Amino acid sequence: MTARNAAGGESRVRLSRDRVLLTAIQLADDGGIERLTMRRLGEELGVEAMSLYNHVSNKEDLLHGMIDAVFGEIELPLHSDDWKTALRKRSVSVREVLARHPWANGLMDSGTNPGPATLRHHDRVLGTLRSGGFSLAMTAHAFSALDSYIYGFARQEKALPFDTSEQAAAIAQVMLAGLPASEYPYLFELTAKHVLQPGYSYSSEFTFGLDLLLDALETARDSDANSAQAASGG
Amino acid sequence: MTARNAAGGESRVRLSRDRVLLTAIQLADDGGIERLTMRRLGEELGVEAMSLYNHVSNKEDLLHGMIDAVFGEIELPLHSDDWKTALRKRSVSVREVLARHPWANGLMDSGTNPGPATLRHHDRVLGTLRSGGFSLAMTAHAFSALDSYIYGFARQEKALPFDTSEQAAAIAQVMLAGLPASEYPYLFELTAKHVLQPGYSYSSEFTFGLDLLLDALETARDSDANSAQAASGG
DNA sequence: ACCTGAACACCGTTCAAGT
DNA sequence: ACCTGAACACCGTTCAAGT
Repeated sequence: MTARNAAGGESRVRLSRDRVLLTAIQLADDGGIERLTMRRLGEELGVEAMSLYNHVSNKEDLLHGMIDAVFGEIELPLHSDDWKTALRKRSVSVREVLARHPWANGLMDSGTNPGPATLRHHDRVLGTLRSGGFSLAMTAHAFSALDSYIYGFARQEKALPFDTSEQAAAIAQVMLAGLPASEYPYLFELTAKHVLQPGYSYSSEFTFGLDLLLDALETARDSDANSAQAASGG
Repeated sequence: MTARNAAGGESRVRLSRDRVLLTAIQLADDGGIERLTMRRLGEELGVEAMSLYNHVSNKEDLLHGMIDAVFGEIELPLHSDDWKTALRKRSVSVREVLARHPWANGLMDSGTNPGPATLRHHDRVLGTLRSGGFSLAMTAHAFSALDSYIYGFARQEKALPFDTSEQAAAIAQVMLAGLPASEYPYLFELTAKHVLQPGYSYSSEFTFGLDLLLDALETARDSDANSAQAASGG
């Protein structure tokens, strides 16, 4: 039995930054980020909106805190795994976490001040690459390419109206009906002959691109190491 | 001499959906998306906010229109180029356009109704892959992987506090000072020994990942074609 | 130290009224 | 057909006042 609070329920539990953050995340998960207002969050916590400012300096601070909490949910790469499986697992975890908190992806452009969970996460990823034999420059390349792909995929998953494969089929049907086939022949073809086929699900595209990238990075690391060896060893 | 309107300037030019959209984009470019309000947009056009509703059904419609206009700025892949250079050029163009309109990237999750420019763009990309010898399944893979990477990179560019290399250096200095080196050793190492080095610029990471992906997709296409041939021929 | 009520300067959007 | 003024139901945030 948790201290979780039904909507409108009274609560004598003490307010705290953690409780504010967790409730805010839950609210955004359930109703979308646009439903998260200070007033509504206060209500959910059985408190006036103004009380929140005792635990959060403003709404921006609230959002930063939420983002960092979400980062904390991501599985860190394990030292016991080799770099590729370690990063593959954490990449899959990133995608799962972003699917659980779809609002988070569009909010991370705040940029400036990453929280401690965010920093720890990035540090571990970098460490995994370095220990895996990546040079500093190659680590920067790999980090950039991998994270771009992962966050971009999560973005894409939200942008495309597909969700489950059944839903995809339903929506694709509608889109097909609305699409002038002559004007967009390739969209028509892909939708009709591929997306609408039973068993198709956009989410399975994730691992294809991920493995493509991981394998390519491994190759790049090896040729990078070879050229460095050739240059120093003669 | 355009009909462009200085802030607060009177204008007797007729309002139109295009003029509303273009001014809105300019406003978002200059002041960020959060400065784009119906009232401010009206003011910029020398008109009351309520007049906008004659050309745009609501703010969501306004944002959809802006997004589609931004898509229209992206260079379409050329039929005269081979698939790889065609997609490389348009990928670079996507990134340039998103850098010009940073607010656009976070807004495309609206999903449901893509505009005509968006559809035409996607159709041409799919057509380029199909003409380049990609199977239907491989086209879906490539489209997903490539666009995930591109949009993700644009997102990353906004999320990281780096901009120009000089600015990167300045910010990295500050970050370094604030970072407990013992707690985040790999972040420390990368920042100090790589990002802070003269000539480093995050934006150059873009082409590394792009070419890595394009080459890997070409390889995947070839082995896909070979296995299909073997299955039917053998 | 924490919470509240009233208030301020904003939002998007409606609606009846003007031209 | 297009534009406006007043109004409504919201926002985030402040500040003095309560306990």
